[in-house]
Amino acid sequence: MDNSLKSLIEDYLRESCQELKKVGIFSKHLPPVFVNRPKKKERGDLSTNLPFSLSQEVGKSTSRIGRLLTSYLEGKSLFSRVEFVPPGFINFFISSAYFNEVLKKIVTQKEKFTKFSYGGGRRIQVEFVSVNPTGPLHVGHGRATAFGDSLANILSKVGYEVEKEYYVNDIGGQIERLSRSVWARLQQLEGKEISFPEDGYQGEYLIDIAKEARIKMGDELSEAGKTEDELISLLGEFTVKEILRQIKTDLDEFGVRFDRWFFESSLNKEIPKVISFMKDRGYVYEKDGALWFKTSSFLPGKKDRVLRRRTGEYTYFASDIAYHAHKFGRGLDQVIDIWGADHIGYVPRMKAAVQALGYSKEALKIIIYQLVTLKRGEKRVSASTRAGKFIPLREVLEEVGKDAARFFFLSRTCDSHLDFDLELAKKQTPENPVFYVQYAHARVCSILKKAKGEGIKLKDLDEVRFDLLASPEEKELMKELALLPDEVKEAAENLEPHRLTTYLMGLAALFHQFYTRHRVISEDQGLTSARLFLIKAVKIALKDTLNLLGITAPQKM
RNA sequence: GCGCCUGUAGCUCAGGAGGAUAGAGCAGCGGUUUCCUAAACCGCGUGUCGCGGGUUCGAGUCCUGCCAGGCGCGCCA
Repeated sequence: MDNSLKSLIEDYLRESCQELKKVGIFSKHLPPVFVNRPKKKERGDLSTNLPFSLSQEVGKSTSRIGRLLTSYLEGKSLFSRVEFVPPGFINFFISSAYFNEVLKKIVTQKEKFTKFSYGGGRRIQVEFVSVNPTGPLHVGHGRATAFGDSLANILSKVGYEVEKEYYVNDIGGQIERLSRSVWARLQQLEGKEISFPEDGYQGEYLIDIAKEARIKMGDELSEAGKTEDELISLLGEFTVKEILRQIKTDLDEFGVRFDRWFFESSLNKEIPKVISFMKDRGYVYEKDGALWFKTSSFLPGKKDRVLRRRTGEYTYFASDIAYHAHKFGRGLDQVIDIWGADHIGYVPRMKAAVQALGYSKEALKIIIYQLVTLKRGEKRVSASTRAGKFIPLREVLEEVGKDAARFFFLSRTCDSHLDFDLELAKKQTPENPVFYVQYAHARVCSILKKAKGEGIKLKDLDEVRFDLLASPEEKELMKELALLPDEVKEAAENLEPHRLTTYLMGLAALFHQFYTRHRVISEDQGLTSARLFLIKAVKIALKDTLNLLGITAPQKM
């Protein structure tokens, strides 16, 4: 619905810049026009520093430009007041009429209030989690999971056609190690002496899987005529399937559902094709019996990378290139990969590969999230899947719940390290910010329920006296609501879901403040009606935003 | 050694296309409930925005050097 208040004002500002031409002030390049929220209320609902940037561009006085712009804007009914403030700010005070319109829009458009068309239906893929099927999801993966899922929701909200994908590395060295590890566990269960593979996965979950395997595939495993290697390979397949099943269960509990699970093994035939394509373009050569990708064509001074080993096996990099070729081959306009910080060194070569495939390096966006440090009080917990010393995501979900976990993961930028203190997460439960926000929603529901119980009928929108909502608390609430579409849009543009958790805290705080100072249901029918619509709008905004983050909005708590 | 990320209140962190007096949550202290949920509200305080230079009318934000922490630098995945 494109209900961006900031864009509306920015458009007015651009128009006004055209007006400036009439008095001989113009520039070829209009500087970027931005409207922001001032820190202080006295400075208006929104403000711009355009006079600064414009005066630099055209070489005229800041205050002259500011005053002229202000005079053009003053006539707009959107504003109750526009003021130029030296040295170069213009402050906008939004008219109550606009805020009243916003309430009507929210109540009628509901979750479509924050919908935008600017994605234009372009196809965008978010690939995330993609954890190797060698062990269960641990708490560190929770961050990527919450992030990717919310990002997908947000992008879809602003008009992209979004697809969520999980890439499964179901072949290769780590799967062999996994298979041998389960095999060893199985032998141990049989009471046989066998040395555990040195590079094996020691996690105890493999013992459970070995037990499962013994029950479910007993016959297959005891069949004569099969070599040990064949048996190990069969066992490996079973194990991967089982671990994937567990991962899916965990994701399900975390509220995440993927549109597609893409298996590395399905790329078998694609890899040679893709490599030969790149070879035709001059980016692949042979040396020392191996096949190399000319990373250096795109990254001067960097090492070239092996695609096919001397042994004839393809590297992980090769299948990753084939995978990305496959992605773009499906007609995606934009691909977003979400990787952990331990893959940082891999980014440049992947982007180089995308270019070698003939796509712009902008077509692939790689978001790196910093790793999660696990703590139990003072003690650091290592999060290595191989050693098996990880805290499963499932355990955290059981302790703090899906909503709190998601909120916690999403309240920080992915650029910053995340300290996840399990003790704190447990202890914090009642004071966790997520409850603050959810409580606001539950409170609204409770009032609406009471109103319904008292037989208060909601008036038609056109009859509601929104002008009665004149207290500071009500105005602040309306302003916050009016800016929600901009928040969603900015979260999408910057790929930063965490902006919405910040917004939610603010909106909930304003509601709680309003609640303690004003009664919604009162003798005054006109006021009651107006306030009921106000809180209804608050409810819609809270719920819609929580949904984007994958957090539930409870009716009561 | 090189690359990327981080360093903001006691703690965990927002604020990064430069802007007007730097914020929130938690923790601490004190107060608020005949009334729609006190999981709430109100009040009280602290910051050399890691350190040093630079660009600018203006820097937490941009550039640069340094310090500290994290991650990564394989014919592993």
